[in-house]
Amino acid sequence: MRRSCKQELNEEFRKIFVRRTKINHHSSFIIHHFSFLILHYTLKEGKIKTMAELLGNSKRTHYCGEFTIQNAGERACVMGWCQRQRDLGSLIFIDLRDRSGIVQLAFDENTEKDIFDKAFGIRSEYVLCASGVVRERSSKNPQIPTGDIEIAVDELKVLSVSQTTPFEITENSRANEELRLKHRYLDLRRPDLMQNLLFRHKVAKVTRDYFDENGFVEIETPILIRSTPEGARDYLVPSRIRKGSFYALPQSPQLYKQLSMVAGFDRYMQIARCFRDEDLRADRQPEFTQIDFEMSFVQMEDVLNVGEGYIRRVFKETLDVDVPEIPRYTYRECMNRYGSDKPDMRFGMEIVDISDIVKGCDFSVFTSAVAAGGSVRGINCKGYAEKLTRKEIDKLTEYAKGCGAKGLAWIKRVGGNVTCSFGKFMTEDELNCICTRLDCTDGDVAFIIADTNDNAVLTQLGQLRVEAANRLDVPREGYSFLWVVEFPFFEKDAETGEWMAMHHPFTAPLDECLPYLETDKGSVRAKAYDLVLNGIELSSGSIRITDPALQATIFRLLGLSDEEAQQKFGYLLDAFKYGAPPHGGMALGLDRLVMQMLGAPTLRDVVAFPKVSNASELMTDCPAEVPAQALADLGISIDKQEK
RNA sequence: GGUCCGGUAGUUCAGUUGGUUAGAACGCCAGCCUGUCACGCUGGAGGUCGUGGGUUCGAGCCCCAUCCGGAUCGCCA
Repeated sequence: MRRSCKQELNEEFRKIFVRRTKINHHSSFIIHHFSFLILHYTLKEGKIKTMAELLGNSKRTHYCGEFTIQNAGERACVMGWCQRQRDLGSLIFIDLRDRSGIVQLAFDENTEKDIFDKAFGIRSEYVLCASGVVRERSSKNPQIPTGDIEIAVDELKVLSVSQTTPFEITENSRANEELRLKHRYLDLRRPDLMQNLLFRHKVAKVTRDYFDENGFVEIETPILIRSTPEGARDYLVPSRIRKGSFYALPQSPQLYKQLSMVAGFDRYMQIARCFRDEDLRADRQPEFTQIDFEMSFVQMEDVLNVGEGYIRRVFKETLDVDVPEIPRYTYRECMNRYGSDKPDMRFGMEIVDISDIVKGCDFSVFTSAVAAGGSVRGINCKGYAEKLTRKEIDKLTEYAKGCGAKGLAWIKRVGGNVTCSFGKFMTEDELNCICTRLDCTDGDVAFIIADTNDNAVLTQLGQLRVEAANRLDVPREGYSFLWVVEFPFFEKDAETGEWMAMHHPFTAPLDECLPYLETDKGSVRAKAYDLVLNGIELSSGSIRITDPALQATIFRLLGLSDEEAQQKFGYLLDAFKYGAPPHGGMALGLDRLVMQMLGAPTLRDVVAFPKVSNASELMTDCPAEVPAQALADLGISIDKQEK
């Protein structure tokens, strides 16, 4: 160890290990760690210096990333983490990082010897307090915002030391995500993740500003609520005082916000934490945040305007992006054209119906589908014939089958040749008609799916459309919003065949559909609307039922007896007996919104402390077992036979 | 619950048909170095090859089981 390794070592230490003393590796290793431990101990135990003493009178004057050439000549005091120390011999540079960015600290052996010796011992992620004069650099670095200046340090304090981190704290880290999640506090130091979370804060701030300016009141609804086993699985919390009873964590503040309307708050909003005990996905966490709002004395139009105004505002203020007027599509149109109720409209490949062309052809797969009331439809991958080799087509066929398709027919036109998986069953005329309808010309590949169930054809093609776009790397730029309106009110459960509420049972049917409630459930549409961004459902909402008689009818049609309805939602039904204003609202997924705005591949990149796919949190290793006494207090026993 | 992919040094990875002492880069430690900024040069330390079992004269490699992580389907009104 040629120079004193750690700045906090006392003079005895420094006399022994003066600069350029030759000692072997083993003892240098011990000394390094010994000095590390001393420093660690003194900092931790406060035996020698308390944090207040360490900081002393030092007051931060700037964040690291704030400096420009304008600051040259000023005195500055910065605090942060050592990103990297570069030792050039008698010149040392340290990149100091805080949440705002990086500034270079400069140390010169010939001007500040003591400070220089301290700088020598600085390692990555040490926490420093550095003061000095800001000066213009002799060789500038255009790659970083503060690259024109550096701080000539004349006072340096080590506030905290750091062991070598398990992974390097750098942008675009390629370290294993599991490792990073175990040390999430280090992962969050990385500028990309740090910036994501700072951006998220900004979105939340703009959100509160917008709703406040529009007369909304933020109301906190309870986290411990009554379980309403509709839709997703509830997280349950046992009650100690009433053993055997459980609270649930809210899947959304739905009923409370409606009751706030009955209470007369007129306009409610909340950035609300919600919980669903379902399996995770890249865009699904068990706890997530919704921008939830509800308005009284309004129609659908009013709610959409507030929602659209919010989107415009937040995109303008945080990304400086102008969102044009958001188009509206009915659910039916989305399904017919894109096979999805959340279509990604940044690319074409729309679904085209060819049932009428093929209903009389010789291909029984097509004719039987049409004859049974189904359909034959296709999409055209325009210009991708080169990329869609036979192998790729086979892969897409496998994918389609995975989606439930019975098969995947295709037509490929390249170099004047037409190859077609079902060509031998078609007359030339029929094939030409199909190609014309699908706009399938040279260089294209069209895919066709037939089924006796029209809806199945649409959803399968919808999924195939997205998969093909992913595989072909179809360019998808910008932010493409749409409102989806006129959702079906009822939806048939695939397993039981019973009618269920597609949105939720408090959603009002369209006025013109009221006459058909009893007679034609399938045709009833709802005052429900979704906001879709780039193929992701960003938000969902509806105008609610406030007429107790209509609500009772809906419950009955959903197979809910008066007793059941009273038991589950009695408090809401009671409330509506005392004067409920017409109201409606919606909820936007804040996590998904931020994820889309940043183009992040996963929700984990915009959530500070996320959970992984088995719903555990790796840093704290939760969920975890609890002491037996805690269970006993709750009157809970665990079935040990679990796998 | 199903399917697929992955687990080798602190990190990211390579590792031939199963064959001597398991390699590289970055990081770490140390030496040299006055303008670096992914500093450079030199040297060094560092491995229960996820875990358990099996096959074999011999396993990082083959087989079985299991754990962990990721993606996806079911699920998510």
